[in-house]
Amino acid sequence: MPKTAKIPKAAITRLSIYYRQLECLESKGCQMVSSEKLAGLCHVNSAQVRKDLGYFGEFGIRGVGYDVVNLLAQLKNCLALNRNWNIGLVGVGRLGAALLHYQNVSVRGFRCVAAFDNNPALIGKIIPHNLVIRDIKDLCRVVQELNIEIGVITTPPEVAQGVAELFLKAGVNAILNFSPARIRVPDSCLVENIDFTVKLDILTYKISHGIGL
Amino acid sequence: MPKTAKIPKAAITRLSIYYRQLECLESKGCQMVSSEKLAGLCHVNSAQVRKDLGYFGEFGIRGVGYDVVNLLAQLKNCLALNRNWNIGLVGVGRLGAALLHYQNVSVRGFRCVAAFDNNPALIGKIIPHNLVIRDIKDLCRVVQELNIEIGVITTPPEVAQGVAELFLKAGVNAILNFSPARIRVPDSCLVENIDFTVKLDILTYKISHGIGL
DNA sequence: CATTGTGAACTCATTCACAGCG
DNA sequence: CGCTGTGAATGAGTTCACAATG
Repeated sequence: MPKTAKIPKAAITRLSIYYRQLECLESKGCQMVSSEKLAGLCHVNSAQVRKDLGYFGEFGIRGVGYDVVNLLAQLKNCLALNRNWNIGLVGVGRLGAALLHYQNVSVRGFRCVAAFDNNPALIGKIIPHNLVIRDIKDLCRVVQELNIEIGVITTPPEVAQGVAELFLKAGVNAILNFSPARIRVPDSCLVENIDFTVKLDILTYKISHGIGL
Repeated sequence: MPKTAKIPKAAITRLSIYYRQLECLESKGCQMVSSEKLAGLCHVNSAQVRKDLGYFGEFGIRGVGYDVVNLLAQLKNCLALNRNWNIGLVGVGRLGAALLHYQNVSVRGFRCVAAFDNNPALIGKIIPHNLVIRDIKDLCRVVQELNIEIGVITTPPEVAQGVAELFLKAGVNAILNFSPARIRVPDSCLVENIDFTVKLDILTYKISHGIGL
């Protein structure tokens, strides 16, 4: 029974990390796991694990721990990974192409069902998994046709905002933005940014301030 | 004068974002910026901007705002971007190759000076910017020769831990990990993870819980 | 009796509100 | 007069510590 307590956003991030570690444990044939053990794998406090899980229900057995398979199933529910999600990607440069290869192969219910670009030299090309690169002009139509709910932006930063607005117009209001530009969208639209230059800056900051010895 | 107050880690992340927006403003010829305006560009509270900057000094002019060029120079110092940083990348798959193209071209003082792989078909190949793909076995020697301080992991998750340990042995203790595996390192080593599957999970969670309308 | 689940204590981060100043 | 800089107030998130329990 999902409680109504406020769930920290960081808890969702951790849930996703737990999920992955559990997959890993399952594939190794591990049947039970304690909060202590899972915490170790994810580099967090064990009370944190228990509290995070506690936001969504009581999944453990006192004195024993958590059943790996069961906990996976529960988390799948919590994170809404128990269904398919159709993704559309804009910007088939090297990064975009890398993601298209990666995503389709694997993972969970995420399926990249369309790729777009504005480069005439690319449009019409077939990429892995029988995907054809489409003209960005067709984005709106294709989004509706294929029921795309998540948009991925892997364009140069100059055009990221424009692409975001296309997605919005098409009714997509969840965006994963790989460009370093900060895109501006209404509150009704979700955005997650993946910006590795920020991560590099964090490293240089910490190195030169002697953090981590 | 750098204060000794505790600086939230999130503040560093924001500093990096301010930096980028300021670069953008500078390139548009904008000379002055208020905390209000910068906050708007970065989607944060203006008091937050002032407080974050306040951790490092007094960079503004009361009643006026911040001089864009000066603030950029100050932040460059804070983030230790006023020097070059040599990077070594392991795993020249599609993602690794995409980063090698991207990084060298651009940005700040980050220079990818070496690329490694264990695939004999790749070793010896020349990639952009006259970089040659080296044998992973030579990592330790090359790290010393080229004075590499930051390691980037773009391998499949199964080998990420092993690569991290190679970096450690070579004396690199700042790692940017693009693999979804959680790597285990001593506290003296800094790790930043870039895991887009986590970001996807966050989106699906929020979509299906009606967050953002 | 080992481990979960959780209120309460604590630590960390953000925002407010206004004094200080160019 | 407007905007910065900052102590004080608020809010959020994490950890502790232990009662509950299979």
